[in-house]
Amino acid sequence: MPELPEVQSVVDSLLPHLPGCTILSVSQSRLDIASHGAFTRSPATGLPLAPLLTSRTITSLHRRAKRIVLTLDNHATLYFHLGMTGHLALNSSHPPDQQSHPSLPHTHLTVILSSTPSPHLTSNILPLTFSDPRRFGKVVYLPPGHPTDLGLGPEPLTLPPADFHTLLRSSKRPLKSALLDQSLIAGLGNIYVDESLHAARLHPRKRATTLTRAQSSLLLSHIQRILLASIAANGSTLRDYRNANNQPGNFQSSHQVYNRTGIPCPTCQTPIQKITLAQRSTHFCPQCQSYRKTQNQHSRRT
DNA sequence: GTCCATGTTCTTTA
DNA sequence: CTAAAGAACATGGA
Repeated sequence: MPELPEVQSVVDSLLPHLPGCTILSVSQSRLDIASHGAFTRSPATGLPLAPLLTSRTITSLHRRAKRIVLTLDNHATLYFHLGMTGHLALNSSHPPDQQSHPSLPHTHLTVILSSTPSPHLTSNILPLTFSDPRRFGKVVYLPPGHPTDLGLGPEPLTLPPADFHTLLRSSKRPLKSALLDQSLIAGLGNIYVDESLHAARLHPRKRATTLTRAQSSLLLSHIQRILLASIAANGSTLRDYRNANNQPGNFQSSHQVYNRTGIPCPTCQTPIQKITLAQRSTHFCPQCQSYRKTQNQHSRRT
């Protein structure tokens, strides 16, 4: 579901509503969707969020990589990571008196918000729900002062070209693997890596370290152009993705290679090819995205 | 039943 | 030692 543009679209759809809201109540049907301090899953203990969130006010909201970050009035932060099928939904039309509302399947968390600090002025009550069928998503509570950015690489939209080139030079891995590595550069996923490599006419197996300064600069400019265009189109909806108002994205119609196996490349009409790389399906045009120079073919598997 | 899926972490292998 | 590859997580749709 969520790469950088989709997560940004969720944040954009939440921004008019959340800041300034007070959390009236929290109902959590699974403890193990939430954890304290880290995204690691090994503890698997789970965390009850209600005591930490109730009566707090949301002061601000932003995106970091593929995470949605809520800041609370006590300077604690709440991270939402959507995984593959996670969905944050605002339901402003939800009747506040309907306590018998059957929770949809896979709704693991409902946060009841009030747009006014006092719960007695019952004017604007809105529920924020987190649902996630596959449960790859996570909610992480970070207490005030807790370090937030552990292990995440820089944001692609604000990364200077020279820094991007340095990052790529440090990795002998295929471009596809390197660009998916969130500790190297944070926010890209399978769709936008495939689309960006096609736009830059680079083979996904080409080693990151072999890019010239001109090639890496071109690649970064395509990454940024595609991310911005997708944000403007509210992201890509392949199947499940919806923003917090349940609206799908529109950028999937602009995809050139992703999920288009066998369809002619828009540039050269060669059928798009699909291979598996870094355990992910990888779509590319064998004509436009050839190795060309600096081909180190001897490093092919035994 | 099989295969596949917008993601990430942990374990095993090289 | 590092880095790559594989497995695992959980559910649903084609």
